[in-house]
Order: sequence, then C-alpha cells, then structure tokens
Amino acid sequence: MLHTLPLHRFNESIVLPAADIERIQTMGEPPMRLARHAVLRREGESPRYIYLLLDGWVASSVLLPGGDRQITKFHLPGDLLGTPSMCLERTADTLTALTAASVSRVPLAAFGDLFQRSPHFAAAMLLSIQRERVALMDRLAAVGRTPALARVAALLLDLAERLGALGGGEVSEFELPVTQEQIGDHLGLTAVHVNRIFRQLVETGLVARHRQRVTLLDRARLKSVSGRQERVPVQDVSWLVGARAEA
Amino acid sequence: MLHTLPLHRFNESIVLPAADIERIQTMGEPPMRLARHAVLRREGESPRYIYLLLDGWVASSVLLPGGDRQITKFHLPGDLLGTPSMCLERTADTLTALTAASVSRVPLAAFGDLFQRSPHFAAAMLLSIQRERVALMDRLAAVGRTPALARVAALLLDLAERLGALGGGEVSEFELPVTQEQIGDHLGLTAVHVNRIFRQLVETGLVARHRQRVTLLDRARLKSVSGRQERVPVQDVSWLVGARAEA
DNA sequence: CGTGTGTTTGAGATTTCTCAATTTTAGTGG
DNA sequence: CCACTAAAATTGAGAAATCTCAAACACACG
Repeated sequence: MLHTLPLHRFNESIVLPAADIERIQTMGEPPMRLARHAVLRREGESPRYIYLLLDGWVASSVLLPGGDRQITKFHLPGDLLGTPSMCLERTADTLTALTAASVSRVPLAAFGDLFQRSPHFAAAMLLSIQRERVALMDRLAAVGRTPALARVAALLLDLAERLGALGGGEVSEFELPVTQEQIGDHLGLTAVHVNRIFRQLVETGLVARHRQRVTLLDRARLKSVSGRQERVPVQDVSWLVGARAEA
Repeated sequence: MLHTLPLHRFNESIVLPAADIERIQTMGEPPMRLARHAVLRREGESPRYIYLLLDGWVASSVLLPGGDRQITKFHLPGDLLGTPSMCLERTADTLTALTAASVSRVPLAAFGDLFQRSPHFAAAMLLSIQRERVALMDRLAAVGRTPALARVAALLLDLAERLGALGGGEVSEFELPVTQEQIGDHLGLTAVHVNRIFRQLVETGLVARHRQRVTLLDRARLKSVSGRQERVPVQDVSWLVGARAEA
C-alpha cells in the first residue's frame, strides 16, 4: 500500500534519493478515512500535525471575524496539508474534506526530524513552499485585479493542470466535487455570481458541464480570458543541492 | 557597518547561533544604493539572486497580461526580497524601490550553501517563508471578502506592527512613502477609491494624516473595522531544531 | 416519496470603478 | 529663491460589476 503514496509533489524540481522516499513513506501515520464535510483540523488549534493527502479533495480555509470564509486552497492528492500553520502558535487554517478522503497524519516532530536529517528533503520543501507562495500571489492578483470570468477560467485551468500532473496525462475533463458557494469562497465571489459566470462560460462555448463534470472545450480561449501567467518550475537546482551539499 | 544589518526577521522564532549570524552577514555582496523608482529586478528574468533589504521600502509586484499590477508585498528593512521566484525558471515578481533604498545582493548559490550547511538557518527560513504564506492568505481573505475600508485599516495596522518590530517599540505614527495608486495595487482597489477611504478614516477620527505621515488615532476601532486575525509566532520549535538536530 | 442541499433565475441595491476636471505637492532648472 | 512642470491627491458624476434577497427548481438520499 505504501508504495502507492502520491509523492509527485516532492519530486517536482529535485529528485529525492530512494532513502528519502523511504523516510517520507514512514513519516506519516497509517491512513485515516474522512467522510465528506469532515473537519480534519480546525483553525485556532495548536499545530501538532501536518497531513499528507492520499486521496480525495480537501479545502483549506480561513475565517474572517464577520463570519465570511476564504478558501485558500483546493488540495488534491499528494498535497501536504496544513503546513503554513507550523509557524504559528495557533493554527490559521481549517482543513475540511470536500469529498470522502484519505489522509496520513504526520507529527510535526517526524517532519522536523526528516527536514533536519535530509538536505534533499529540506530543499524540496523549500521549493515546494515557495511554489505555494507563488500560487497565492497569482490568485491574489486574480482576485484583486481581474473580473469574475477570468477568475473562474483560471481556476478551471489550474485544476486541469494539477489533475494532469497527478494522473500523468493531459486532462480536459474532470469532476469538480465542489459547490458553487465553495468556488465563490475560493475566488472572492458570491455563489450566485459564480453560477452566472458558469452559464456565461457554457453559452460562449468555452466549457461544457453535466452534473459536476466539467469539460474544457476551448483551452486556448480559456487561457486568454483567464489572464494567467505560465509558471515554469526551476530546472537547475544545483545551487541548492549541489555537490557541496552532498558532503 | 555589517554589524548593523537588520537581521530581526531571521530570529523570530529561532535564535540563530552566532556562527550563523556571521555567515548570514557574509552571504550578501556589499550594499548597493537604489534611487526611488529604481527597478532592482524585473519579472521574467532568470532568478540568480535574492536581496536583503537594508534600508528603505521596496515593493514586490506581479503583472497581469491586461497591464494591471498587483503589489504582493511592501517590504521593509530586514526583509529578504525575491525569494518566491527561486522555485521558477523565470522570476515572477518585479522589485521596485519605493524610496531611496539600500540592498545587499545575495547569489542564490550563497543562499543555498548556507541553507545546506546550517540546520538552524534552514529551519528559520522554513518558518519565515511560511509566515509570508500566512500573510498572503490573510490578505487574500481581505481582498476577496472584506470591503475597502477594512482593507486599508488592515494595511495601516500591519505596517505599524512591522515598523514596530523593526524599531523595537510601539509605532502609532509613521511615514507612508507610497502613493495611493500603489496602495490600490496592493489592496485590489482604485487610487480614487483609496483616496475616498482615507477621507472616511480621517472623518471618523480613526486616523490623521499630514502629507505622507499617518497617525493611528484609535487602534482599537481600527482593529475591529479591519477584521484582522492576530497571528502569534510559534514559541516552541523544538520539533524543528531539537537536540537531535544539533548533532 | 419527502427533505435538504445545491442550483438557477429575477429584480433591485451597493460598492467600486471610470472618466474628467481641479487642486495640491514635489521636483527641477535657472 | 522663484517659476515651471510633472506627479499625486482630490472631488464630482455617472457607469459597471457584483451583491443581496427571494423564489423556484432539481436532484440526491434516506
């Protein structure tokens, strides 16, 4: 079972030695199952664990005093959840299962131990977190500066890309197991408005929908309407994990 | 001169050994001066350096295809600039001096070397980047879900807090060397609307202004109108830099 | 089959934006 | 020190995007 862990997120720019892969696999506790809507961790708690998402979708969200909610990320299998809060006394984000899901809980101590023992793992984490930061910057730009249509288009493209990376192939059709209200909370829109934008996307032939299944019909036009920047991961990371570091 | 480097950002949760402080100080090149409006690095370039801001303010921004701009961060002295792009082939953010400024350029190789050599430094970086990530999450929530007044209030409080951390004392009055258009680009608003919000803040007695000098008159009310969460840095990081890691 | 969650649609209200003009401030050269 | 100019701030008026509220509808689930 363990050899099926989705570890692609750890190998994006840095190829981890087999020994590190091994250690990652034993870092987490045995998988736990979550029902849809189950709360894995609530904000305000003391951060003692992070979580490796094995299967299903999980949302990370922060609450505002007014009761509004911002979903900071739709997590897919392979993502490491809850790590931003490791820098805080009290957890900043709530982790909620969007579908039935399966996660492996990782004690912070186990994570810290691996981080200190393995230079490659530490380097991979550094880059991985920076990627999340860039993704947040890009979404902030979208929410702050682009109209609703562009934001929804960008979300669909982002998910297709990430699902493709997960599965290994191009994805142009996928299940979107997320309510329109949740999409709104992710993009800074109302559920009602998300609905209208979806209708617009369908009417203009960019997208087709049936139930929760979404098909991207015109990728090129979607891209142009989304106003999304391409982000190419670093190729050469010798400055970070060079020969020197091997010593 | 070197002993005056603002290194407070490196010591927020983790106290670095003197040897590491020493190495941080020699990691960067000699300071370079920037005039106001000077571009330190433009997006799209190949990321070869990061920068330690010694003095002055610098904005980090991303461009949208439509020509719109999102300022992702107003950087203050002590901040390490341009690090998100280390995970990319081409730089994501443009660094522009908002005031005359002084920075020390750090080759990525020097950074990577220190990251690999010093477990404490690596740990401090990990936490520091996660803090930036939380800050982005919080701003995303503000831009996506709160009205303009709350966003401006939150910005003022954030800056006062960070300037306080820099100087060591409570700050309730400070220079804001930033145009209203730049504030708009930071908060997802128009310059015109920022202006109206400022007027509103002044009229309701929350804030006073003279030229670019801002005075926070009613912190409590500002806080409540800002809807900002308190974020308390971790105290106990033994899981990350425990005895084990010292070995 | 009910019941409840999620979607869809309409109509009007609000916030924020756009455009344009005016005033103020900051910077420059003489 | 002054005059001149460009950048920034300010204000008004109308337009646009998005929201709110409310109702109808569809579908999944027990």
